[in-house]
Amino acid sequence: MARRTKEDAQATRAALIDAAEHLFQVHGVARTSLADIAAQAGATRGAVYWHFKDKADLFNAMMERVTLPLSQSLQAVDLDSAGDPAQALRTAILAAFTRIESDAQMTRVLQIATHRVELTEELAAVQERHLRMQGLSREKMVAGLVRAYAVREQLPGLPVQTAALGLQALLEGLLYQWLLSPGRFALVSTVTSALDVYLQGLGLTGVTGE
Amino acid sequence: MARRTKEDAQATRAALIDAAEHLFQVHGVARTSLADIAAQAGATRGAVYWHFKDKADLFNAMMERVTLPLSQSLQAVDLDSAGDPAQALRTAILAAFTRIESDAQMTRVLQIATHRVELTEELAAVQERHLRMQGLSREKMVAGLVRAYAVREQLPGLPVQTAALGLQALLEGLLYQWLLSPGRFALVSTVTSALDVYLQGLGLTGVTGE
DNA sequence: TTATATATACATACTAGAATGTATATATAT
DNA sequence: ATATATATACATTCTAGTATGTATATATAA
Repeated sequence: MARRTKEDAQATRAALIDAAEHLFQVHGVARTSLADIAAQAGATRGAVYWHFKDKADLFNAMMERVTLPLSQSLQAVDLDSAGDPAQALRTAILAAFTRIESDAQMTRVLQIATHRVELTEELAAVQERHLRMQGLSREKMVAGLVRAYAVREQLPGLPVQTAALGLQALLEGLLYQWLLSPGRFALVSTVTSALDVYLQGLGLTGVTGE
Repeated sequence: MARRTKEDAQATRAALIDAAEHLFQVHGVARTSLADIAAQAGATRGAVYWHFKDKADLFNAMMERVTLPLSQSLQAVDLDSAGDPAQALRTAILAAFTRIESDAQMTRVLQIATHRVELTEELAAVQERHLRMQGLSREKMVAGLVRAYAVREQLPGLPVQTAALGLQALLEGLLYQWLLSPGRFALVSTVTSALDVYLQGLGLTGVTGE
């Protein structure tokens, strides 16, 4: 073959990432060779090396194709609008998990990121990005909790930083467990229950006076 | 060199596992070669292949050298003894995390198991063992929660299965986060706070009438 | 409008290195 | 003397990386 149109090239690139996703999910990142990926995509290693520097670069591209739902959903929350900030957080969180549970590609990529890849030096960039996103999420949670207590004219029973860390851990923990074998339990409904328990424990139950 | 005494051989075996632990932690399991491990242990690949079938076998041996603290601690709980079952669970959980935070080898192995290995076919045994241990833990949690509600003559606000799953996720999530960069926060104190929030949310606060 | 030049999007072939597994040599407890 | 606990040597298999070939899209000049 030879030179194709720009759309063709983008299709090839997408096919390569698709192939990588499927193979990474089954065999893990380390045990998947670039030849495997090319073959699965109906191409050769030439195409891989044209579009990507190496496997780490391909992995990064795969990760960047999906926007991490929880971070994204939380960033979109407007805490200044009317209503209960705790409810706003709750809604955003459930939206993110609904997305995760229903989007097969999202599930695949998250599964790879949590259970099918080894965090080593050359993937440091991925890990840093992940930590950065998590940091942003936690900040948003902290801000939401602070306002939620303010709205209730109530004092938190523990540092909000700690409360937010616990909340984040609860969510990531449920996701982690679910990704071990999706289908073992229903994600969104379980997250709903656990989240409500946790919010209840924080004293952030629904604002009654509204 | 050649045949050494049985103690010497066991020392070699231990040194190989020690070396593997350190190298796995830094470079990940896939990128650590058996030659690396042998060299780090001051031996050669001959010793590795004498003691272990292959890298997966060595990995298994490494995992089996540590007993997973949470499962172990929970199994030891006697729910039939007097006192609050919820407090018994709480105490066992905190004991396990105290162990994890203070034992460097434990931290290392758990970090490898969560962030430095890809769950693929040849490590299926490890994964199954992990799932089995988790299942036992969850059963114990369920039993504890059931009794805790019974003691209080109180009905759970949600299925205890779900409550236990959330509890487990909270704990695993905190561990997961902490292992990403131990030292970022204090493990035991954070677990204590988050656990108390969750138990509070379940309505399982301290039994007042005792 | 068409001929030509060049960049693009791959495929193919080659090389070197690493890692595994295995066979064998060797030294020494027992 | 023999089984055991290694070291060493070797064959094989992957895999990455790179160099090169090539057909065609696209731009440009005449």
